[in-house]
Amino acid sequence: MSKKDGKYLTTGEFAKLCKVNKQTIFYYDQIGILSPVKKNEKGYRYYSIHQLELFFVIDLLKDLGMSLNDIQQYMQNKSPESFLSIMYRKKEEIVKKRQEIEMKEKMIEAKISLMEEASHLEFSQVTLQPLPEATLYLSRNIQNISDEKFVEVISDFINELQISQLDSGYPIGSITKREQVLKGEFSNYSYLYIEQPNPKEGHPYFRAVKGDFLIGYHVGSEKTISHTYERFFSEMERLHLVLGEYVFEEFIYDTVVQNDKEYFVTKIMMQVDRG
Amino acid sequence: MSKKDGKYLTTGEFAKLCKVNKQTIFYYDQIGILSPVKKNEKGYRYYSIHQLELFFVIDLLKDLGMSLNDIQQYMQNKSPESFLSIMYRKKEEIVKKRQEIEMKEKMIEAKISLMEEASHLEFSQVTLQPLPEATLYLSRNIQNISDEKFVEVISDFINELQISQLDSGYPIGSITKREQVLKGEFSNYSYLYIEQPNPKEGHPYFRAVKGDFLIGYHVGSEKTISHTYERFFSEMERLHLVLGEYVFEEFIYDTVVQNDKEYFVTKIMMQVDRG
DNA sequence: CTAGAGTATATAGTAACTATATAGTCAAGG
DNA sequence: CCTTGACTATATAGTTACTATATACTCTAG
Repeated sequence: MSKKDGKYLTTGEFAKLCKVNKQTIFYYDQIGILSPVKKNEKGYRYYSIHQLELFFVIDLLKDLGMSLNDIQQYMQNKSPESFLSIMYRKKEEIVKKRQEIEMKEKMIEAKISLMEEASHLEFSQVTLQPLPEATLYLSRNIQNISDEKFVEVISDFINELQISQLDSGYPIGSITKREQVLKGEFSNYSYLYIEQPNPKEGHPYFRAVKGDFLIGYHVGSEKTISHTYERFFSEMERLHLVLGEYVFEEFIYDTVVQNDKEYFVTKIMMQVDRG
Repeated sequence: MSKKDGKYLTTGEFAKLCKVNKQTIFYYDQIGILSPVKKNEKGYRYYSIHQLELFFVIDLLKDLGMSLNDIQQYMQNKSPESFLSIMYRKKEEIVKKRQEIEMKEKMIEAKISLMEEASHLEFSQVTLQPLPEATLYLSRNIQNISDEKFVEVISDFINELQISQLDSGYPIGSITKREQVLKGEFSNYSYLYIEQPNPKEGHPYFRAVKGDFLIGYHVGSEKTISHTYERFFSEMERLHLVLGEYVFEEFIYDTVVQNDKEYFVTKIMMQVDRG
């Protein structure tokens, strides 16, 4: 504090209250977005408490994605009207940002519960379980599709997930039809899907499933998945079951948590009927 | 798409779906956080759909303040366990971030309503109005305080605002006692305050005010505020009122919306009793 | 077989800090 | 009064995570 003149803060004090590096305060002075109210003959800077409020506003705008350049534009040309119009714009942006954060929070929760669940699984077992109804967001049909078309369909699917905020954090799964499974074409999928724990209204591409499933896990890359299907088939025979209409596959451990393909884990849910 | 080998995405396609610049994808390959599953003899990169999920996770982590360096550390050493522990950490962080966003949203709303209100005010008028009870968060006493002590008290006040999330977006105001006002010491404040529209439990320094107030506005810098006080005093006399215990001052237009001090506007709320 | 759209690498530039080096200032204690 | 240590200042270089530009190779469609 300068003795001769009232209630001012030095650069260090000001920076501390702003919770930023002192250099940042110099920098803001340099680029002209926040200059001290006073500068003494030795070049020492002095800030007022009201400038603290200005800093907090700058910080708010910066946080909402405004560049220092744009902030500087405003600072050169302050007015209550333009401030108000910026606030209205930022209000819209922050609402969007809050919604994104809320969605990401849900995504993280989903990942946590998936990983916790996975850590208690016995990957070598195949079990018969009834599955409750679930809502899935499906891609367009991708059976026997050309590579070019595949890219197009996948792009639309992924884009829709992002635009309509359908990425729940659950894995992207695939659906194969009985016919293809019986022919041994385990990777000739008919649809991709993502589960929607809290389905939104107004989306046409949903489909619910419910019924008895043989559930088991394939450890290793997709190329060796036929071995696991064989185990499913013997189990089906042993339990006198017949293959239902669809098989669902979901990655449990994939490239997100494993570098080595040979340790990837795929969950296989095979719809079955009692023969 | 490569023809010879299944369902892969080129760098361009992949970048588009990730909604980032193609260069960013190169960069991620270069620093080793996301390398294509395949690279052909010409050096062309091919990505799988599962790598899209990996990109979304990277983006999520980045969004939550994780540096690419830290992300790379994880990617070199992936495991379900470490992924889970990162998710638990990020879950805490995102909750905090959501709360911050929610507070900032409220701050913006407050600024908007303050500015809208201000734009309809007639700054030249002094009016008698009853004010409802309001909750204020007060600083420690700053009357007749030394400059060093002042900085200390203000620092504590500002820090508490930030730690306890008391910055409602309303202006920081000052309270002057009758005695000082009568002596003409208009800037010898006793407290600083910030209004709390939704007061939190467990904060000791709150104080409610309620009663009749003379309300008017001072246009210009603090140095000339005595002129405006004179107008208040004549108005008080005219209405047969006597000065109450406290006077409240709040900046309506300050350095946030005006560059020229001469156009700053201070709202003065003078507690009065019917003589 | 050529045009144009795509791929690659390499290098430089950007925003918003952040760190480092060098030097001047100031208040408190011996 | 002088020194010490904590502050202030400027100037410059480095950092992160891109982003743009330049140059060259490749692939597909007409």
